[in-house]
Amino acid sequence: MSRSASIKDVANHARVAVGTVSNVLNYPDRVSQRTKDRVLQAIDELGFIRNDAARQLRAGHSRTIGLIVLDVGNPFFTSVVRAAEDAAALQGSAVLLGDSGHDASRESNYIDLFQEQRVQGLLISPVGDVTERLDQLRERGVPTVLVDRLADDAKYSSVSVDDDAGGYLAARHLLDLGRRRLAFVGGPTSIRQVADRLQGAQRAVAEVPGASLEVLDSAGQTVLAGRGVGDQLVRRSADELPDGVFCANDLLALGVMQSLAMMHTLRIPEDIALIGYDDIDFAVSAVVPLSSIRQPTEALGRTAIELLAEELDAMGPTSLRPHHRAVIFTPELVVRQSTAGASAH
Amino acid sequence: MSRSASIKDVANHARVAVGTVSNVLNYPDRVSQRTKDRVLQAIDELGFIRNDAARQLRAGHSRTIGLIVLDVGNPFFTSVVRAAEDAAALQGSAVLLGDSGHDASRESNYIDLFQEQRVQGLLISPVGDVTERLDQLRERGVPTVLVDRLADDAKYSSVSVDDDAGGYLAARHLLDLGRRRLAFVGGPTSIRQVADRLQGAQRAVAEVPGASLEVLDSAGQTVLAGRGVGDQLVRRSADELPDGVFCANDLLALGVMQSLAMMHTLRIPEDIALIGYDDIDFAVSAVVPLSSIRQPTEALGRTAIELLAEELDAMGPTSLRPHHRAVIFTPELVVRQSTAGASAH
DNA sequence: CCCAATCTTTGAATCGTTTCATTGTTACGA
DNA sequence: TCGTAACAATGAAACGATTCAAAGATTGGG
Repeated sequence: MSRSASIKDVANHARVAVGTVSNVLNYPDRVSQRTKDRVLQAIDELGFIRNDAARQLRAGHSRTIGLIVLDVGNPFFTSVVRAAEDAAALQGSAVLLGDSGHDASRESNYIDLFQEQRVQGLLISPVGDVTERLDQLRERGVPTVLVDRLADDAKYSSVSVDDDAGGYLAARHLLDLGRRRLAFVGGPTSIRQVADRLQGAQRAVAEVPGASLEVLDSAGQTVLAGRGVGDQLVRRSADELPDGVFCANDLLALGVMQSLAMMHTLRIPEDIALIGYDDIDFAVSAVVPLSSIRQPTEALGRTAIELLAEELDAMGPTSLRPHHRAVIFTPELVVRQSTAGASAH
Repeated sequence: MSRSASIKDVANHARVAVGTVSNVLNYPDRVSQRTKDRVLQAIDELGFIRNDAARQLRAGHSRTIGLIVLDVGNPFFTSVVRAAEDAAALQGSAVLLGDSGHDASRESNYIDLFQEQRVQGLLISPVGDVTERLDQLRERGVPTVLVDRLADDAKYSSVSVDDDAGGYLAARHLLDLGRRRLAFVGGPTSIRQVADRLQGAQRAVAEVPGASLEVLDSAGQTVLAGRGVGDQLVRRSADELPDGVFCANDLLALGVMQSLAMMHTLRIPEDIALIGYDDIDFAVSAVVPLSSIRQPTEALGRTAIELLAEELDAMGPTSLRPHHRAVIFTPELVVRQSTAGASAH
């Protein structure tokens, strides 16, 4: 258990000054080939590894970016995280990942931690009201980019997905198939995502004369909640049935599908075309592969890093020039068997 | 964008020495109440936040623990991560999370990063052959605990789950229900987990006279692969059918279930009792809620942190005393409807 | 009122790196 | 051969927290 070698040890070993070793590491062009070789060999022989703490201390900031997500278990965020990590790696930064688990105090702890670590910047899907903390961070030169959340005002950059457009896309798809009696299945509309998706669907329906949209409230956003709604549907008489169902997420859609499949009185997609939202892994391997709306998670993660980089650039010389952008992505329709084939009836 | 306040600023503002501020932060008992109040007020007024880089530099090590998992999207690891984070927080450490995504080069990058960050220790589910790196780390006083992987030799501590016991548990459960013609569905037995689970199942079957175990090879570990196996089963004649099926993971089991449900010629659990492995979220919300084997992920994460703490303690005074433990957890049977009720036939 | 013991506070030294003003070296044209 | 660019290498200072020996303040017993 030998003390780790320092730059000074390397310098001694290679018979050069510490500054030279530092130059080899940071500005190789400033050093002659001969010296460089000698230093690199010494580094190798001693197994020298930069002490990031010291480097950071001197530099005043780290090469890390903090990222706080609501739930790493959620495939949406998993994908965002991975894209952000890759994008950050390209520009030479590393991502410190924090999982708030929808818990405001965990979130706050991570902000504390990242602040102590002097991260370059912060990407966050906020749980609680963190605007005060974020203002404080910005004041200290640590910019923030909101992820999957439109900035309330123009105070921050943000990346998000247009849920209204997604809802429109889903409903429009059902309408294009010739379906006219649509139903929307979704949890409490107090959840913004749900409300926006519904609104988009309503917009699409309003464009088509003779089309209607019924709203079926589900008790939550789970497979079981979906099955509850599906059980209600199968009890209806034929003339009360929708011919196209749009669920606010894939879990609900899978639940609805289970109900219908179990009763096997109604066929998907012939009697009822079904579409979900999120395009989770299970969508493709459902009994009837589920059509869905896919969110561009990779683009979200990548862009978040880019916006952060922009903010960092903008902060350099002229202080505090507000230079924020809100990038809104449009989701994508994925057609599978649950809405496939010919038009209705 | 004011430069962040340092401990010296706080000292000036509170009219005390820097050492006193440090004491307030680290050894509050050594400081009189009056001074403490004054310092705390100054900290508050200036919005002082510790610079972790400086602290680390002086201390020679950080308060962070590196954790590298194979796939953060996998619920197994998600749960381990969360437990580890919580356990670490209790002892005042933070976890830096890295996702290797089964990629040896990503894994290596994370080891580099963590080494530069001078993490206290490392928890890792290795992809590639990292023993050399880990040896090097240990030599520098950074202990490692292997996660979900039994240490090859006694060189490292490790936490893992006994897959053989899990397989035994599953098969034993089917046998206890009175089933005698069992089938095991699993991907290539080159995967250690699959092989171990099969071996455990065979052990259980061997204990019961008249019981048999057929091995059905699946093309992978997915829902679709499971459906492939299920489709084969439903084509069999009644006297060739197993009455109990144990799948090497829940995805396979869900696929088998889909097949049987779609054909609705065979009932679960009456005709075939079905059990999976992992107890993923979807198990409970399957058409027929799926029995499964649950791995004690929280205990894994918590224990990994504990073992790391033990190693750190052991390294203090007497150098290099090898003090490694391999903790093996036993998984747990979760009975749901897919194996519920009376015994067979 | 003095002394010793105890409790507080002080501030210089330290950790390992980067920075940068200086000094040292080399090469080349005059 | 000299002067001067251009290039290399040097090493002290700085970053911000912690440590610890030493100085200073307070207390209580005699």
